[in-house]
Amino acid sequence: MRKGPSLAGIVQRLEDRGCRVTAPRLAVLAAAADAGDQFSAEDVARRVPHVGRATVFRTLKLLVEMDVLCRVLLDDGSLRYRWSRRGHHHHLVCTACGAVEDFTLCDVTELLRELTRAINFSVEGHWLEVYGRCAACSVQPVGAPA
Amino acid sequence: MRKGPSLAGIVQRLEDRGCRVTAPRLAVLAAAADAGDQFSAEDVARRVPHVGRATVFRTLKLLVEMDVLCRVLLDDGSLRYRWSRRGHHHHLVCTACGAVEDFTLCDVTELLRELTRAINFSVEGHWLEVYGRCAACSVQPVGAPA
DNA sequence: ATTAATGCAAATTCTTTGCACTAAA
DNA sequence: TTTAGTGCAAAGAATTTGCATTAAT
Repeated sequence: MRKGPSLAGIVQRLEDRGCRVTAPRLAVLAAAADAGDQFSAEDVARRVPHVGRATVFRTLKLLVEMDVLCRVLLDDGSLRYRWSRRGHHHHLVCTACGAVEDFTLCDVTELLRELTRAINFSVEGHWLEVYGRCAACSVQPVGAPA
Repeated sequence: MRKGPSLAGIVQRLEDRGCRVTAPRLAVLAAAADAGDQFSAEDVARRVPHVGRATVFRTLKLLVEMDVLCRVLLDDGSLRYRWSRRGHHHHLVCTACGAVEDFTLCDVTELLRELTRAINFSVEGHWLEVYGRCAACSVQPVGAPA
């Protein structure tokens, strides 16, 4: 289920960062790996009842900073986590079944270059989420419940 | 301060929608008009202490649905409201001073067309926020406090 | 009159904090 | 040892909900 780097790789990055590799962190990592394509902090917390809620949030935040996970903004405004493909990318979010697909094409910064040069705005970053119907859901009238 | 359509225009649209033009709604509208370039629900609520919190949120939601206001996702993940320029557009958010600029160029859907056709994803919408430094803040080392 | 809209206060949801405690290094 | 990391429970924010009440048409 996990799509990111190997556990060993993440552990290595934690150490490089000067972070300790603790049991709760490994548990959160394992829970995230099992939580499916995209998951909420609550989804993770539910899978590790023996780990404190705060630790779950702290660990998720750390993993996002490390670019192990990324955050996805759903159609309804709620936030989810997802294994990051490392590096800048965007999401195609299916509004019918909730599936998320990554894409890296279409460098938006590049596209914005001319525009932002015109008004003298220096782009530091951007956030783009694309909503629609995935292949499966655009065939059937309505996809999964949500 | 307000950049959207005239109050009369909004009232008209409320009526067209079958919504009543009530005193609290007008108060929220006025508060939003005075709240500056972009504001939180709390900013509006503070300006209309005589209007119930729930009504503020209900009204803001209604105004977003009506495309009178739009929502801006700030760099830190917090949500703000802003007068909408009506129709699809995006924001350039200055990470130094917080100023928000609209832009309509660079139709992302168009750019995504080829990509999404390749993987058979039908785009229904997208959300794009661009972060960086506005003209004023890219000159000075650091802009306003926040 | 009707019934949409409101106000209030409680309930939710999601996340962070304070702090004594535990365990990696 | 030392101090990063943890757990708990409480505190917060940002909204939302239930429901009796009010007011716009």
